Amino acid sequence: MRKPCCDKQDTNKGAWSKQEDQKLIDYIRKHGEGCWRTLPQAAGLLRCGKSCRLRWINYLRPDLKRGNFAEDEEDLIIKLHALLGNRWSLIAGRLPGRTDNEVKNYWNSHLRRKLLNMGIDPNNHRLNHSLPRPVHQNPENSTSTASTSSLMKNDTNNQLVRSQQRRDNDQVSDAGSCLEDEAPGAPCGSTLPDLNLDLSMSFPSSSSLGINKDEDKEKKLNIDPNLSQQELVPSSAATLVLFQ
DNA sequence: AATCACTACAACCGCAAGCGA
DNA sequence: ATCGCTTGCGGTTGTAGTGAT
Repeated sequence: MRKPCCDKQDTNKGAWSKQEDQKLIDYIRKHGEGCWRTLPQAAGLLRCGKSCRLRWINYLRPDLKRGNFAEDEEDLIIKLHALLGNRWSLIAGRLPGRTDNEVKNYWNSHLRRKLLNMGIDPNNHRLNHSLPRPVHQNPENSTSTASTSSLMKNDTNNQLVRSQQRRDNDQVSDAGSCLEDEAPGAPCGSTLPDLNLDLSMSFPSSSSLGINKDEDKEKKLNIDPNLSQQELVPSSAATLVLFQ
């Protein structure tokens, strides 16, 4: 039987208070990110270590960007999701100042719906004929250089999808990358014809992320870590154009 | 003004990987 | 090799805020 991560009856749950935040910030400033399990007691917090870690990583860390996602960031998330599936921490690692939780939330609340609205199955990034067709079916644009971000500015069409979103949510989790979905040897481009997926990736700044694990994963994924962040940021022409 | 429906996002939970003993 | 502990990840839930009716 697994031991609970903390003594539940002695810990606070729910939203963090300003005082709790301050205690955590003060402690980590003084001692750094150490053993999360012992941190709460040492910092005088009635929280479990997991909760402290999450609060710090997702909310209190000083290098967090916060605020709206830029179009470049949206496009990058979509590309990376097509490539990596729901590996949010890896995706977030390519977005300086963004957390996996933030990226995941943004995907589920914005980007997923956006793709659905374009008639793209967000699980596999392929055109789904049972879904609403995209609104921009101008053949001249079908090699579209328009970014997905700019395509769906009009959110009114999303209403139907929104109500469907919750019902769909239990189907989300099998989102695999196209790499996994493809038959062995079949290039990603066979279903993402115009997706100029440069798989080269750079390391995020070591100050902001758990680098070592990312490095390991990148090795497993054969991702070249030596190239700059810029090389991953999609050109507008490289934006997902999934219609054939 | 009250109620309902929906969104956005913070936070929690369970699981599995990683690591040292 | 295995066991137990810690950490990190991804899925899910809870709820405050907002707009529609």
